[in-house]
Amino acid sequence: MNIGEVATASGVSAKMVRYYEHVGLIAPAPRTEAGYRVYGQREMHLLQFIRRARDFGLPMERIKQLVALWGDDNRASRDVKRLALQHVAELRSKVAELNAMANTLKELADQCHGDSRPDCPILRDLSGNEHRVTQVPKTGRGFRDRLAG
Amino acid sequence: MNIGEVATASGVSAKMVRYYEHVGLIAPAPRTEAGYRVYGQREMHLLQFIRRARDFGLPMERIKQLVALWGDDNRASRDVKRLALQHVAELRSKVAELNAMANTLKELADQCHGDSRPDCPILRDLSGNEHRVTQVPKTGRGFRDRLAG
DNA sequence: GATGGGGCTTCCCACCATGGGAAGGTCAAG
DNA sequence: CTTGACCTTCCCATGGTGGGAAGCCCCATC
Repeated sequence: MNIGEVATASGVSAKMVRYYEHVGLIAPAPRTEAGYRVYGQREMHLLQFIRRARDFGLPMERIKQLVALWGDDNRASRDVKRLALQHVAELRSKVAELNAMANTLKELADQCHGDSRPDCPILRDLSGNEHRVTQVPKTGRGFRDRLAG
Repeated sequence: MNIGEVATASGVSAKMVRYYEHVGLIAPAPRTEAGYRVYGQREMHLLQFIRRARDFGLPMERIKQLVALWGDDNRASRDVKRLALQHVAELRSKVAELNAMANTLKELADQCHGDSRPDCPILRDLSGNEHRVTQVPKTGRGFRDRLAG
């Protein structure tokens, strides 16, 4: 398979296939005389595997570890399970955090008239009222950064 | 206040204060003869406001709108409420999505022996078994992108 | 008055995963 | 042989943030 074929078959763009090779996530593909990358079924499956792991929201670092286990016939399922459960725990904690944000914001919105008057408790709260309804993380960085890890 | 002072007082780094000015989120600060930026209480509060909105996970685009409303004495609370509820809805849908991922991964992990044997349903599933336990989005991009979008 | 240190300025670089696009080589179908 | 689709490498942009360099400025201390 050419890179375009393996891209279509695996659902990973050709750009990303080259990128994954570049950063060492997948082994350098053998080349034809003209320099074209050549892939087989195994590489196609590996790329599908990576794409699914991405869909699960797994960070690249963890995917690297899983890829290593994937290619290792002597792996222990313990290691795989550990990585998976670690990610489950992180997802759960992010869920809790986002829920807290949503709840706080919802409560504030409920207290807002929502009419043509300018007075609004949402802006008052954002402007520095310390009587928070729900705990919001105090770190300087937004949750997206922590999600992106 | 100098930029360093307003940074400390607001909890936004000096770098980010310049960045916010650069991208038009805050108005260009007046300068001393030597070119130093000068800030007052109002700017400090605005920066606190922005930082809090970031802590809430609000995307920059929405923060821009809120900042405009914040500085507008004639604003309608309706507009603020609409933006807040919009963000609540998005947070809730992200929560649901992350929960689905966590559930699927958890179920797979539960089916994994977790011992020294190599066989593991997690890797089998990631490798292309289509009998998904829980719906996972089929888009090619991971959830982080959608979250950040 | 000179000197030193810390703060300010601008500008460039890096991150990460991804896409866009240009310039140039290759392959296959007509 | 031509044409068009595909491949190659290389550079650039994103967005929010930090790091750092080069150079200017201000204040305090000697």
